[in-house]
Amino acid sequence: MSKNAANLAALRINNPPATLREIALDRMRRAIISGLFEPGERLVERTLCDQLGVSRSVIREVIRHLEAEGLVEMLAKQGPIVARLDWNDARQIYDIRAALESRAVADCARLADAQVKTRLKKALDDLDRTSRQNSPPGILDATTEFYRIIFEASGHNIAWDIVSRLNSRISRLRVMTLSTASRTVSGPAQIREIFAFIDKNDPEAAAAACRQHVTAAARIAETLLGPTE
Amino acid sequence: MSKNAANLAALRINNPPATLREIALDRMRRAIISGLFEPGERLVERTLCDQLGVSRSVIREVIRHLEAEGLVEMLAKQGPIVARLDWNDARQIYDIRAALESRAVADCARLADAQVKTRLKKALDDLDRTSRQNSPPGILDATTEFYRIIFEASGHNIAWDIVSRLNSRISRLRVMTLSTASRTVSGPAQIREIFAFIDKNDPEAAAAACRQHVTAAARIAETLLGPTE
DNA sequence: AGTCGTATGTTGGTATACCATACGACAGCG
DNA sequence: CGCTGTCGTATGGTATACCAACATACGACT
Repeated sequence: MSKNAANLAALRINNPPATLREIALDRMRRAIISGLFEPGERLVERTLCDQLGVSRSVIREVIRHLEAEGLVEMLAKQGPIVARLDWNDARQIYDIRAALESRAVADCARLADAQVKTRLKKALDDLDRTSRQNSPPGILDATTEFYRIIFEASGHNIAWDIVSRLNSRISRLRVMTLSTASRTVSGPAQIREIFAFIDKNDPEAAAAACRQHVTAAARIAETLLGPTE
Repeated sequence: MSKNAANLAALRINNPPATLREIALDRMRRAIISGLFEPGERLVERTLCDQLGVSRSVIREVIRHLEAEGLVEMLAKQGPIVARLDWNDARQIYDIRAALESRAVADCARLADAQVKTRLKKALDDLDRTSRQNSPPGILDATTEFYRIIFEASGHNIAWDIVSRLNSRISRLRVMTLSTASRTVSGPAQIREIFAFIDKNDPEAAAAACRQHVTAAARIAETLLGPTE
């Protein structure tokens, strides 16, 4: 019967909702995260219409969404700009990440079964590979995937939403910190340590390793962004 | 010079930005939080246009914003509905709150000066008053103000954004837990305890009291919402 | 050289139209 | 009587045109 239910569930056709708006949202978000639009740059609605090939309605709704996500700021009577990031904000973001990620990691270490560990191992291997190739975007993807699995396995989906959103706000910073970290020894070593403690189902140690990893990233970010921006 | 800057800042005329959209956003948010629109209820765009007296564009942009805030869900091919909340989500939200609020409280206890303490004391008095009057919305406002001061004083403005957003998602739950808590003894006593430790500038104890307060609220919420909804 | 008006560009806001889809009612058929 | 197919309506998704308010830059005038 359970098998039957699974089959029936597999039957379900789920169209990619893929409304124009969601595509545009995704493109815009990527454009901002990747730095194609620079922080502080004005986002002129009608220009974006041309660039994305959609109407103003769509653009405006997308901007509303990005505004709520914190990627876009509204200047009164001047319209939207790409959100700027100062060290004070970045510092807080790393602090929140340390809190949420370490909790997720701890719960993951409590709950992780063989399947989760296998998936984490695979993400770790990807990280090693991209790290050896010194490919910052690849490192970032692999690291993100590693944490995605952790949050999913620990059932912290809301925290994952928050962390994802925060990460997109410090995306440029992350690319730089990760490539810096990979050049120094620390890079994947810290992630591997987190994995090791999850593998041993040791929540406390895993959480501590995670906190250490995030604060290390924050320290690198601080030298890059500087407390006096 | 710092005084000069403060004076200059005070000079600034800040128009209530009060674009129609922001007014509509505020109204809609309140309507959802207050329960005027029930969870799962469909939000028909053209109906909302009539009810708020604005055009569809405005409504749609507001819905985008609320969607990003997590107050509204989009059903594919069926349009927006008021977000539903199950215990699994609520549990996570309380967990995240415990993490972020306790950190803010600890930092507040580290940094609090006389002025902050005075403001906190005032919020606490408001809480006592509304609590004696057994006015759940008043209690909620006073509690919110208490925490707002804490986050502001500790410089955790990003965490405050997150917590505010999370709180609006569990607003109905909060009203119920707070009124329940006020009926039992625990109500303002726990908040008072947090204040006491901040007053003594004891970060660890304040954070512990805060965690206790949130988990107590979560326990009440659990009995109300039930893990099997 | 400095000041003032104006022209232009941009946003906020609104109305309207069109299309695709989902859903329900209704009619026709077995 | 029940099933099925068709059609109309409600709704969301998208595009477009228009207007008012405002900011900024530029140029003319004093």
